[in-house]
Amino acid sequence: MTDRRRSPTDTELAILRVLWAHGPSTVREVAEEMGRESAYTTVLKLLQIMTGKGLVRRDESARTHVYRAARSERATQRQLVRELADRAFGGSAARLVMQALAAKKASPEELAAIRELLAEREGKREGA
Amino acid sequence: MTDRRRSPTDTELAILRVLWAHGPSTVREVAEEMGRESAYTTVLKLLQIMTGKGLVRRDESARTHVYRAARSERATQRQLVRELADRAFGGSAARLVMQALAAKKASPEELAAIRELLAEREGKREGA
DNA sequence: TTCGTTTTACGAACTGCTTCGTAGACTGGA
DNA sequence: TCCAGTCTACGAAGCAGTTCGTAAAACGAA
Repeated sequence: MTDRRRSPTDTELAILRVLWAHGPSTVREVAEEMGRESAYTTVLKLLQIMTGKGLVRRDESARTHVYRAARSERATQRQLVRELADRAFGGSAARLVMQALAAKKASPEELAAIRELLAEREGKREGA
Repeated sequence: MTDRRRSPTDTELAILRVLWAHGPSTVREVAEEMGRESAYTTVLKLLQIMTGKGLVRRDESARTHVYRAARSERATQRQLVRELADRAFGGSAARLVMQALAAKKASPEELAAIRELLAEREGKREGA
């Protein structure tokens, strides 16, 4: 069974980015990090909702709660990619990859990394 | 200036997929194609809204209007990929590609196609 | 012309996301 | 103790997307 959870929204993703970058954080830290874009209580509310959804976990042992992302950045990225592939590429990640390569320039280093990953993957597939 | 238009929503994308696959279509054709999931008037309303947003164009010369996608499937896919790269991959399409390769299995043919595209791209970049 | 069918237009309800004000609990220092 | 500051909880408002019922216009056949 695949992951049937709905992917995080834009705002939720913005908060998750902070948590991934900074590790477990308080509401204040997250709010601060997000600049003056959102009021403190907005961030608080979001984090409460995200706790309900299981997107973040909350340590309530101290008065000031500490939040951390429930899933890793990689896992979330994978989910998002899978979702986009389903929504717009007929489920084909390969076609998505090709559009991604066309959509933005990648540095030579990045291209090399991709090439390497690709080789590794083809190796696996062909087996012995 | 990059494309600042908001990307199509899930439902809008579902309709666009029909238009891309079938070419210019009437409301009835689209509704039929989408199965019994949405009532006729729902599809109609969506198409009207999408017309307002510029996602589709409408030929009103006959009584039964004919809709067609305003942008190509490729262009839309590219926009979606760019958007996802920005939202969740720090703007790096390359990192997105790597997750995409990890997220879903690709057939050997697809892998070969990617490899080819990659070679072509690296060639371009290295120039003379 | 008349009537059933098809079509467009519109509006209203519902949902989920986002925002933030306000209230109340807790804390530490004067 | 009392107060200023900090924190969580909650509710309400606003907005966008989605759904569909109803009405009205256009059409074609009898």
